[in-house]
Amino acid sequence: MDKPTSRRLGGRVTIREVAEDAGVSVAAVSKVLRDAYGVSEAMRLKVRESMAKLSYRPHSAARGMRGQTYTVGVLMADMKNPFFPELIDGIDDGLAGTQYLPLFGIGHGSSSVETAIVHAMVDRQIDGLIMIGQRLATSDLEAIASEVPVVVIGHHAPDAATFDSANNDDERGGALVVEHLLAQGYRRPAMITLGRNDLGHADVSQKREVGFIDAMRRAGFADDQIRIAPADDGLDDVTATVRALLEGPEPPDAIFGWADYYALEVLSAVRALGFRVPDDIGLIGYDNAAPCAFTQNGLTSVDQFGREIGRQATRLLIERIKGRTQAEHFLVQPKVVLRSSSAARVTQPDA
Amino acid sequence: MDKPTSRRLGGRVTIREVAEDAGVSVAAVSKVLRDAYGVSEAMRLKVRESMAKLSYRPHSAARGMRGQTYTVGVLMADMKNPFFPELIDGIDDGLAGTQYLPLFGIGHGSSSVETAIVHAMVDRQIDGLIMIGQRLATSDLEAIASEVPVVVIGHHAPDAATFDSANNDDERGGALVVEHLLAQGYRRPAMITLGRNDLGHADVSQKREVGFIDAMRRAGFADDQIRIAPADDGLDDVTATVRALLEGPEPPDAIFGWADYYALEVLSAVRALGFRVPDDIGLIGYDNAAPCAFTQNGLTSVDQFGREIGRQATRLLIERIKGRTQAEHFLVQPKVVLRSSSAARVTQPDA
DNA sequence: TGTTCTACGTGTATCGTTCTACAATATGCT
DNA sequence: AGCATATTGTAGAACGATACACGTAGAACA
Repeated sequence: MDKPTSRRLGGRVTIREVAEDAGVSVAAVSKVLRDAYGVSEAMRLKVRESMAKLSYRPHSAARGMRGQTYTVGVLMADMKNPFFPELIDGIDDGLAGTQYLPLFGIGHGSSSVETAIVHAMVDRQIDGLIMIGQRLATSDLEAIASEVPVVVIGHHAPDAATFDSANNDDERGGALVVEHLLAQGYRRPAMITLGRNDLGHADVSQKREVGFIDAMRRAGFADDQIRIAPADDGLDDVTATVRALLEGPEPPDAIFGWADYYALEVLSAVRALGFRVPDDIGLIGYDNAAPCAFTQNGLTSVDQFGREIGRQATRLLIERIKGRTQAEHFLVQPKVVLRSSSAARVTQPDA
Repeated sequence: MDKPTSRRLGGRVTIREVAEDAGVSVAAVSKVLRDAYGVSEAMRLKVRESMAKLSYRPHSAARGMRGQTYTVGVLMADMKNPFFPELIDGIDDGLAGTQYLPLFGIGHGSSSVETAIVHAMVDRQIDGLIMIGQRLATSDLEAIASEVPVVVIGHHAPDAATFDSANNDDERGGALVVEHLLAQGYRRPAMITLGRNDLGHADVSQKREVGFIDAMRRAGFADDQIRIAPADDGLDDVTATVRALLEGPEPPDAIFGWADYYALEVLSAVRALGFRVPDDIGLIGYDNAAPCAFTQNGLTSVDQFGREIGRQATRLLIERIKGRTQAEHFLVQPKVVLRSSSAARVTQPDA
């Protein structure tokens, strides 16, 4: 018969051992751990000391059975978008100094995968969920939001009451693109974007389309002069669509790619077809992701201040976790960042 | 007083309710869940039916208290490397058809952040851990490996007994670069890579350096003709180093950037300084990440078959989880993929 | 002195699952 | 028939933390 005091399991230090070492009750240690009410300074110190001495780490799975896990889930639509790291940096900013730690899931642009990941996260008792560019419908989101606090990024739902959102004003951004291109002297802008999907107006790409169309109308273009060409991402599809645009009748003199990762493929296609940027054709993206600044890309883009969006999303989430139930929707105003890809016509007014 | 049979908590269906519905014991349901021994076909069917009917999902946190969570952790060094998505695809391949689900952590290139994330994952009772390009020392790895099955990617430790690894042969890859550049007619290749760090020969960039140096020697270069310039990543540092190389005495006629994400910055710097690629200077990267194929990059690169590496890493991890204790180290042979950035001299033999 | 309040601690049921030990029944072998 | 051995199922104790309901000591006040 062993001493009953030394029965530790699997080498892991438990709250019980800490309590023994500090000479207090298990409940007291738990309180210290959670910064809960009813702990004297002396006790807090004593317990923290024992925890450090034994290098105790709370067992999240066990925590999850009764209380919080101090884990927030972050669902990313995919890994290939160079804009997302900026959002993640913002999320890290927002989490710094808290007990919370982010764990990521990758949706690979499939709503069934996303659903599976969200379920898995909920099953693992995450305390909150940030979804970046997810493909789920608002109704699905509300179902999830009833189980766990949710903040979405890249999905406009200003009327949603059960979850929060953090976004830039994509509709305004779409308009900025038109204003910028016209100011640079371009006369026949076209947009190229993802093929039709069933996301309705929540989807940011569609918001950008709407802004683009409205601004074109305001600038005096007739509806049949406003061109929005669809292409799935990937070099093959984008190249085919770009070729159809540029080698067809009345080719555009500038192209707006709905997002940077996508506009960089457009740039590749344009160059592969033998056109010069910006002399033959202007180009602008959206996000102002890091690679835009590379000399070989020099891509003008609409900055949506991703880091700030990430920060705000995190703030909203933590507020939700702490108990806020009224929805809040954060919106930041985007801004055009000029680079060489759209700088052509500025010196030669009117064609 | 409520019927004691209908006491479900927080809206969640539990194993108890499934058992009740199917008319069997809780233990039996658990067995079905785990595909454990001692369940008749009839019972399996009955239970699965009840689970579907009640749309039961096992509570991972509770599982974690006794058994597995069926979650594997994946620690990525950072988010900005366009090669990693390929590895992730491979990991997804390997996990497809199993019960396991990956959750990701992002280390931001800091070993303290990495340690925190690994701890958090272990505390959450992950069943296994894949580490991609991590910065921890082999000794730290062994400590972690004693708590949980570990497979590393991008870290050579062929003698490690407590964890597995999956890699390409980076030393051979470094040599391939030299052979390729010389075959293309370049005469003064240089390498540019990360600044000194303390990772010793485990680090893949150092393996590539070793291969580069050895191949240069074999080709007849004296040691003082073999140039390896350090630069931290980021356009500023890379540009400064590239300028020093190209505007200094005896400038190289080709540059090997240690990884693609980094070589694309080199390309940006080279162009910003007014040099033409490949005419003035050849360029080659490593990884054969997706953006290499863009026309504006056209970056020759060493393909290390990331998807296969991801697949193998996952296979190794699952084997470990199932009980294998003998270490296994997978190695794939890399291959040069020619693009325009190094195609210059092939038509004009010797300078 | 007695009463009430507040601050600080404790004991212990509980969370949803797994897993060990064992019971009950069926099957195989002499 | 009698006994050993599979096979299939059950009961109930963990697992490690949380949180509720209390207990107690001391201060404040009449």
